[in-house]
Formats: sequence, structure tokens, C-alpha cells
Amino acid sequence: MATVSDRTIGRLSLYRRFLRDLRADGETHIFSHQLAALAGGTAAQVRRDIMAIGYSGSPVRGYDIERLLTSIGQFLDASQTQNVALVGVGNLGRALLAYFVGRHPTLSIVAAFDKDPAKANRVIHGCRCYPVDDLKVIAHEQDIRLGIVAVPAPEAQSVANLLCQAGVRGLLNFAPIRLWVPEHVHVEDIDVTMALEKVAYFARQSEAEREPSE
Amino acid sequence: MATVSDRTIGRLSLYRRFLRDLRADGETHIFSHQLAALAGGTAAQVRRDIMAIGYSGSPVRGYDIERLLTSIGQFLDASQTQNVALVGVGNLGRALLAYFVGRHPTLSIVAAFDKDPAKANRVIHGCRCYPVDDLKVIAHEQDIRLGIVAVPAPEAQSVANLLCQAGVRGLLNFAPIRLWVPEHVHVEDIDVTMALEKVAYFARQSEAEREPSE
DNA sequence: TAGATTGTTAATCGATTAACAATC
DNA sequence: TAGATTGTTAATCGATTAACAATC
Repeated sequence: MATVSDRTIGRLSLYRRFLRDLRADGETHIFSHQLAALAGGTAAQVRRDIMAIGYSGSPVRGYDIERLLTSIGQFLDASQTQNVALVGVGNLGRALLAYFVGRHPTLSIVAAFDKDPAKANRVIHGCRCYPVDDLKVIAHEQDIRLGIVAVPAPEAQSVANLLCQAGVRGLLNFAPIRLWVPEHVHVEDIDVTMALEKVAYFARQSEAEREPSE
Repeated sequence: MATVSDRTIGRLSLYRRFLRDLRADGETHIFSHQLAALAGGTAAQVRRDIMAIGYSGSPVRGYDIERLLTSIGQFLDASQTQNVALVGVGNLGRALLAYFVGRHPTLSIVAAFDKDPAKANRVIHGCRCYPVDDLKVIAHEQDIRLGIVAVPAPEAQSVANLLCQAGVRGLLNFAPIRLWVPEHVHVEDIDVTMALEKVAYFARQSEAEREPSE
């Protein structure tokens, strides 16, 4: 209903993780400024983000962690688990499987694909691997709606095409290229090279501030 | 000199990769709208970004690719190669080594560290691995200014502390937590869970737009 | 020259921040 | 109640977009 910005979505995802940790520690309530300190924003921003999803806190006790988690879940998550396909079972792909499989309540990597026949039909970190040729069939069988592109750049576009043809509606792309996809498919890029170059740039900037050349 | 936004820095990093590909294809000039189409922005934005680094194109021929690459390099890169330490040689760490070692002209992963003694003193993807205990010594020996945190979340903060004590000025963090570092250290986070949850959210949004419930 | 593109300014847009009355 | 926090509005900030004269 309400239009919520891309950044707010990201922050809600972040808040949720801190809230889960707090709940695990036995906490029941939290104030906006506490959550802001954990997540690295301002209290006003936290309040605005929470308001955007239609949850209200109490001026005395702050936010009820359990109920806030429920609200964020209702907002961010689908009503049922969304199935994800991973394409590319190299080092990165295996790291993603190790990190995600069985860990996420509402997003599940249910199948992995690789062009290397030696990887097909093996189970890696609890996830079954298939030859890329089977993508379309498996994607329909398993109702896969999201794809992760973890193949080298030269293969990424053809993998994206396969995933789109198989009916996915969103891609998480690790390849350092721009993917061309149908308009209704959402692409989120993780560009490690860009991130490292940004770190290098801003690290030098802060160094320059501390040690002015004159 | 000129203050350039975080986003512009990211886009310049992206433009550079496309420009290198174009140069490899034998192209000598490019117009702003062509670069915008490749990078996924607008022509005006490309022109503004390029203006920000003090380079000028020609109204007739557009931008000279070779000179533009030089300008972007002078802006983004340090005068000499910046040395990087990677901490955590699991699947993710190995993927990063495979991807970066020897590939980047001005950023070089010169040492990797892991707490697992079995990995120490091995060479993985061309990079020497050391025990974490040696971080401070090696960082000084090799003039390491940047660090990549690729360890599990529970260890990430202590690794960040070690890196900061060893004098790094920037961190690329893959752990899904917020790192607390001295003010002068720049941290760039890559949050895979957040990215995947964003994809899931926006994929469902576009799905809902296409198939309205009423 | 004619004309598409550039550099630059002004207008728009959206998000963040600041301020403050309402709340328990 | 007193008072810190919340929800909400207004002000600020910055980036993007649009418009257009300058350019080769």
C-alpha cells in the first residue's frame, strides 16, 4: 500500500536481524535510539521506517520487539516461503550455500545449477545440484521465483536469460556486468570490485584529511 | 578537491570497466548516452559524473576513451598500488582471491589470514596465507592499508579490531553485523542477506503489479 | 554551416533532519 | 504527575532531472 523506499527496505532487513538477536537475549522492548545505535542510523529514521510499515510503539516502553518482528515479517516476507535457485557452484556459490541453506526462514535455496557435469546430482551444503540444462524444468517443478547469478561475467547474461525464461521475478547478481532482463524482473547487483574501489577511495580521503599535505 | 558523492564514486568505478571493454574492442570515443545505456543511468548523469572529475569531452566526438580512463584513474586510484589484506580463507575468501589476485592494476591482495593453522603458510590462488596472529607484523611489512573481512559474524568484530590496530584505513566487510571502528576508518558493507531480501521484496512487488489481486 | 552533443544553470524530486505537540 | 519517547509536520539538504546556451 504505502510506497516504501528501497533504502527503507534495506534498513528493515537490518533492524530485523538486530531485533532477533535482542529477542534471543531475552529483551522484550526497545527504543528507537537504541535500535538506531545498533543499526547505525538516527532515531528519527528508525521511527519513520517503523511507521512506514504501520507499526506503532509506546511512548513509555518503546517498541515491543516480538510484535515489531511480526510486523516487519508481514511487510518484508511473502505469505509462504519463496524458493530460490543458485546458478554457479564455484567458490562463491558454495559460500552462499553454506551461508543460506536452512538458515533463512522465508527464503530457501532449493536448487543449485552448474554447467560442470561433475557437480550435477551432488548435494553440496545440503542443496541438490543439477546441470544447467535442467533449470527450466526444475524451476517449474519447485516453483522457483528468485535466482542468484554466481557465475563468471562472460556467462552471466546467458544464465540470466535462462532464469528469466524459467519464470523468475528477481535476480541477485554477483557478476560485474549489467544484466539485461525483462522489465518485470528486479535485479539487485552486488559489485565487489566497486565496493573495494570505494573503500580504497574513501580510505585515502580520510587519510588525506588526517595528514594534510601542507 | 571537489566533493564527489559516494554514488558518483561507485558509478565511476562502473564506467571504467565498460570503458576498458570498449578500448579492448578498439573503440576510441564514446558519447554520454552510449555510456549511460551501458551503465544503466542517464546521459546527463554520466556528463555530470565526468565533469566532477574535471574531464571534458568534445561536442562532436564525445569523450576520448583513453583520456577519460586516465582521468578516472587519476581520480579513483592512489598514486601507487594499495595493498590489501584478506582475513578469512573460507569459501568466500577463496572466491575473492580467485577473483582479485593479479587482476586489479591498483589494488593488490598481498596477504591472506586465517585462524585455521592448516591454511597458514599455504599459497591459495597465488596469495600467501598466514596465521591471524601474524597480521600486525605482516601488515606493517607489506604496507597494508585496506582489509577485507570475510569471516563468520561472531569473529568479525575482533578481526576488525586487529586490522584497525594494524593500521588499515578502510574495511570491506562481508559479515552481517555492524563493525565498530575508529572514526578515521572507512567501512563498506556487503550485506548479502539484505540484498537477497530486497530482491525477494521487489520481485513480489512487481509480481503484484502485474497480477492485481482484484 | 548545420546539428548533435557538451557544460552549466534552474527546477524538481525525494529523502533526511529538525522541531514539537501528543502520548502513556 | 513528570518526563522521555512517540507520531507527525515543516524545513533542510542533496541528488537527479530538465532546459538551454555554448561548442566544435
